[in-house]
Amino acid sequence: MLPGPVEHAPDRLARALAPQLTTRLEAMILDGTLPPGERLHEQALADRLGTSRGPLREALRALEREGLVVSGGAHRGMAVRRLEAREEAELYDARALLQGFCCALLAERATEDGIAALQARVDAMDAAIQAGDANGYYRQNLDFHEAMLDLAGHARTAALYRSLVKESLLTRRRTLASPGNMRDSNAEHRAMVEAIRARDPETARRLGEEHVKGGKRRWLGGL
Amino acid sequence: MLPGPVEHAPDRLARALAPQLTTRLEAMILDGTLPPGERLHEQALADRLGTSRGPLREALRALEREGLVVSGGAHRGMAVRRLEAREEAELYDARALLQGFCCALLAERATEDGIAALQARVDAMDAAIQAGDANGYYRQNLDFHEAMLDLAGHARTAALYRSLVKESLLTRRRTLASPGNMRDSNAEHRAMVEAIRARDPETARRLGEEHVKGGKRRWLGGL
DNA sequence: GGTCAACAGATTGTTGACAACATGCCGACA
DNA sequence: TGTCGGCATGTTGTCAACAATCTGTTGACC
Repeated sequence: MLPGPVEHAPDRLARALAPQLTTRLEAMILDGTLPPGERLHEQALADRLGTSRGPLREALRALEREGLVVSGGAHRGMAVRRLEAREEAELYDARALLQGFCCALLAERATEDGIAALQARVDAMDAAIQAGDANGYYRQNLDFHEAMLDLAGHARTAALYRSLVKESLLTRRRTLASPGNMRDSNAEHRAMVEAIRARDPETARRLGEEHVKGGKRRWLGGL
Repeated sequence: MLPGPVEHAPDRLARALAPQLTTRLEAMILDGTLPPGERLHEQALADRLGTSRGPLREALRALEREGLVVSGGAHRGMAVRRLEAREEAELYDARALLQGFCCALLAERATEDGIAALQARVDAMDAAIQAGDANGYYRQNLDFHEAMLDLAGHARTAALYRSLVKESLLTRRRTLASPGNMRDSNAEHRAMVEAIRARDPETARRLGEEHVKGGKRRWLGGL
């Protein structure tokens, strides 16, 4: 102890403000605090987040590259991106492709333990459906897909997939929230894991692609 | 005419400094002016580019999200990213996936005129090979792939593909420069266009994937 | 009544200065 | 002689003020 620099939390990550702001703004956009089309006023946002315009601008520009905000050009301000139907459809296409690839990789590389963990998550989702716990299902669904990305061991694919999901959450309609949709979706999960356990890459790929395309159909149905 | 606001070039794009800097830095990184591992000193770079640190920092952070530079953490500076072999291999995998998808789309959607244009580019590349014009081949190869992306009409796939190519250019070995490699590569191009003209999406997809995987093999061979 | 031009206000773009932190060096001590 | 603690330097992080530009409004003129 003694004097010392007041060791107020070691803060090993000690990130600068801009990256923190990027994360916070991302969360505000994805949870609807900043809805699509919302104008992003630099001074107002800086005040709101307790910082100045410098770091805030850096964060905004990072989000621009990420596809969450768009700039209208010089002196014309930024706004939360509003996805058009075509763009959203394309996101599903790209995600389907990556999901298929991920499943094929898993069929080739996944450890038995990893497959068992995936299976457990599918069972847990079934339980959530039975209990009518739509929120729990939603979270576990994200976890399930996250676990697949981890197990596949392909960092680039995982990063691409995550960024696509982030973008698609810009207009997050909870199309999965209906019990029927949840049941369909989890049946697809089960089939995917089945193919992975059978070490059948081609079937796993097809089912992975179909799963996301199924999501696209459910989205189109609820449009 | 008359007075008017001096219409000194409409400058319709009138971009701000930061986006311009992003482009310029990107070019400097990709053409080797700023080699991988190079430390990016903010003040020095700002002076060199004739601006101040503010816009430069915004540009650097954008490039960070793009995967061209890495930050060592707060107060530790940025540097041009150095790709590890594994990362480079993963880039090939992801590109293969997208190229295959793109070819499948083309087999389904491409206009006859578009296909003819692709064919013309393949012929032009053959001519460049015959002439021993490696530089010309290199440029036309980029153009050929760019034309495929345009014709496929899938903006998201195109954007992903371009960003992957950009990253892979971080360590650009001209593996294609050998006449044998160029010949192999262009034979693959020809087969791809053939499958597209035949309106055979599955074959086109397979050949597209194989083409990039062929590039990966050629890269591994010259490692 | 409609259109165009000038103006006022507000917002973004840019800059330079100040503060906080990491790195490397030097000297003291075991 | 090797290692540790403190210090000096340089670099990044942050901020507030200034300049340039866009937008909406008002008024005049056709």
